Amino acid sequence: MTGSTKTPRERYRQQVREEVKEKAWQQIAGSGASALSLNAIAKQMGMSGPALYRYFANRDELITELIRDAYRSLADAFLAVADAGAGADVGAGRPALPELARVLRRWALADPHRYFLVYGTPVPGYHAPQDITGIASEMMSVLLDACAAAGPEPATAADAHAFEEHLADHRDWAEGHPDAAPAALRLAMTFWSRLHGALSLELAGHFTGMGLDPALLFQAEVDALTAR
Amino acid sequence: MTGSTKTPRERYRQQVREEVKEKAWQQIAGSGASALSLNAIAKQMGMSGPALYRYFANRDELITELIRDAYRSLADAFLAVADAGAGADVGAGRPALPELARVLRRWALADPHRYFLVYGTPVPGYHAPQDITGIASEMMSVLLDACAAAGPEPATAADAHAFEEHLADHRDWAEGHPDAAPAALRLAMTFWSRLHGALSLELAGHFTGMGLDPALLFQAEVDALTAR
DNA sequence: TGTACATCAGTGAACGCGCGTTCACTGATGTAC
DNA sequence: TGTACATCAGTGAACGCGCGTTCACTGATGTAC
Repeated sequence: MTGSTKTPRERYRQQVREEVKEKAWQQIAGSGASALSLNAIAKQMGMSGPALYRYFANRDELITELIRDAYRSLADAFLAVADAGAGADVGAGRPALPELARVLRRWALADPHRYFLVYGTPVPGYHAPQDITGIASEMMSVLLDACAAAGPEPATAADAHAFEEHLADHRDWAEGHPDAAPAALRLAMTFWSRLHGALSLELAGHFTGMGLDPALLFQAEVDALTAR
Repeated sequence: MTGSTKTPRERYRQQVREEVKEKAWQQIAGSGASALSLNAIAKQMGMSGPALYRYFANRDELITELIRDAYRSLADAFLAVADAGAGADVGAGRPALPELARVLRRWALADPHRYFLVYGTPVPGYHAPQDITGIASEMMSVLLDACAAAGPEPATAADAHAFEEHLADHRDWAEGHPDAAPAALRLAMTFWSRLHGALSLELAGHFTGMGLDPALLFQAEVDALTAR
């Protein structure tokens, strides 16, 4: 960070930008991301509508920033696990899968709208800028470390083999892990896919009408992923 | 159905309602569900805006109808499998899980926006009317039949046991199956959760940037669910 | 330390737009005798 | 079969609203000599 050499004006600018984003999240929580309105945010901050154009070029730039922050916060949570796991954890300083699962669920529950902004219904016509996919691959990297530490898993089913072969041939997404075992790649994708399944059903409220405790399904899935 | 005694006017009414919904889906496909506009639909149909109020009380009623139709079409697809499975399938006329999985994925891919309207980011402040949850439980019923036919599955992990005990105590959602084995209930929820995980990641486009074939992940998950 | 200038935050008016929804009305379609 | 009436589809004008965004402008904050 070059933050120490910030002029007061720059500091103030950043402060206002943060407040705008804060109000934006509140608004998203209330009426969904598609109803996000610059004018409404400005009014809530006690300013005039056009004032926000000093801080964001337009509505799209604000939304992009929100998505970037959402990715960033999840990636940071994962990286924190990786750093903390450098101590007495499984493997040589590698994070444990159950801990990553816990962190993922905690992050999702802390702000469901943030979760959906990242993993929910895609905004039509919106394409994430490249740096965001970079953040996503930071997360993947931590997950892949954990999967490698979890050791090879017996792939019993035939289609699991087929998927592993495909992964062995298409591993560009696992940058930084060129020699990861196909079983580890598969474990990472399975982790991702299954936990998002449980989380998105939970956060969309599909369990509440059923009277089920989503935490138990989630935990059972985590267990199925790590038990062998 | 009392459809045979329809007057021409009633027939025409229904025809126009269908056309409105058709255009509504097209519009959702283009700009998302939240951008659905009655005026725009009317214009596309060559009518004036207020004309649509002859057919739908307001915008919310139209959206509800779309959601209901979406649920209905998936439930019908499941029921069709159940009916067809009355022949040479596994168990006594019970549908096979892999076939249900295939049908689910085909349904989702046929119209991703329809999928997201049902399983995607919930519309803030919207609560589905009761008859829709009834349709959802029709699907669940077919799935539970298939899970019962699949036979008991060994629950290896401890948390799987905990989840099964919870399911044994909270089985209101499985109406019509009061004596289903806890393992069958768990299989149904796992089926639902895992396949929606794979599908929602696929349909949201999270795999396209990775260069992965979502069909293979999906198939591997189906295999993991049915192999024992 | 004081003055002259440049930078920048924020305002208020305005533009054009599309939205959901209401209302009074016209004209066509169906119904009853 | 023909006439009188009721029903209903669709129109056009209107209301009030909020949106994103532009523009010319004021006033405060920082910078240079």
